Amino acid sequence: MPVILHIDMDAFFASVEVLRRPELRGKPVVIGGSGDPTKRGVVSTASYEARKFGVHSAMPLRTALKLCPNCIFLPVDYREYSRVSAIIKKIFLEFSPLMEDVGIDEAYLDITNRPEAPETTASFIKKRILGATGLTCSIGLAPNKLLAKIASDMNKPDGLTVVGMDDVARLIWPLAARKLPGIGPKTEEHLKGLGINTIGGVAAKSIEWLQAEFGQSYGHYLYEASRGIHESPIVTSWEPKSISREETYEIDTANWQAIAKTLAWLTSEVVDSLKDESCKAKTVTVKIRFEDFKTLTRAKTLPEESDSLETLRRAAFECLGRIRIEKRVRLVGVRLSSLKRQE
DNA sequence: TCTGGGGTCCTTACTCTA
DNA sequence: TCTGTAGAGTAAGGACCC
Repeated sequence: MPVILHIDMDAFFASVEVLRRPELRGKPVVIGGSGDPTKRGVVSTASYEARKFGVHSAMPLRTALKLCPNCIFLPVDYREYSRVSAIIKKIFLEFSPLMEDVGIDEAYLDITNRPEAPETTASFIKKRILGATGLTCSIGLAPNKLLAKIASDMNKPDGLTVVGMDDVARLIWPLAARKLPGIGPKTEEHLKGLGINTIGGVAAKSIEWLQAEFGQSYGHYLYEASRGIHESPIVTSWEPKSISREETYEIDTANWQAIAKTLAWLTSEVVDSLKDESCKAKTVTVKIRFEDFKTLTRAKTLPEESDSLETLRRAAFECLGRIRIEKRVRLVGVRLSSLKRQE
């Protein structure tokens, strides 16, 4: 049986800010957007003190300000978080080469081949991270990635939770359906409409029923995942599949010149990233989100891959030309996909 | 009244070609 | 030659993740 850890840093962005500014310790801190809660943006991370006011990730900053006028709002500083993240990832690799990077503040680690007891390895990792960075993390220990992920969330912050296949009915089934990775707000509502509120409620259904309700592929996933069954391997290397940039206006605009200027700028940004990755792209997609949040995309696939700003910008403008701007626009985006790495 | 940005993957529809 | 279809590629939208 494999031994998998899911390691998740506690309130990562907020905790890194507290390290830099110790006077923030114990205070409600909210990281998001430009750091100005009167402007457009959402919460990336709220400290545990801020969460007591009901502030949570993905919430509009303006809502967070209403809930917690005394919260300290700070801008997102990806460079600093990436620097700390690199230190943490290096520590993981001291314990196993089988590390799957899943975002700036979490990773899976396959420690099946460690000589000591798995709980001991997990404790060592927590101590190493705390010693090297001053930060705490929560770890889930399980026979697969899915259960490890659910487990790491069960005793936050600074937790260590072990879940075996024998524990699924007792520990996992009582949890809200939403706690199962892959069940988001839409599926949660769909399930509630069917009278299903917990992971156990999903597990009580037959595979035929789930597939009829949610489709072949997703129904199959729900059937297995709700039983703690998951056989996806640790993926240690990753190639980008698409590169995108988008921008939301502070004030919605119907000015075509302004939209065109934004599109040209975003395209040059995204082509810079493409070149940084030594890639060429074959498909260009333009995204327009209107003031009512209705979102349209138009795509153009080129005869062959390109990294020429001129070529990709022309394709982007061709896509924009296929969108009728009849309402004010709040967001413009450009995505490059069908990428090919240069030799 | 609000609802970011950067990704992945899936479904469905359509078109072209063997 | 005609017709039907399988499959690939493309396009658009949506759900989900951090």
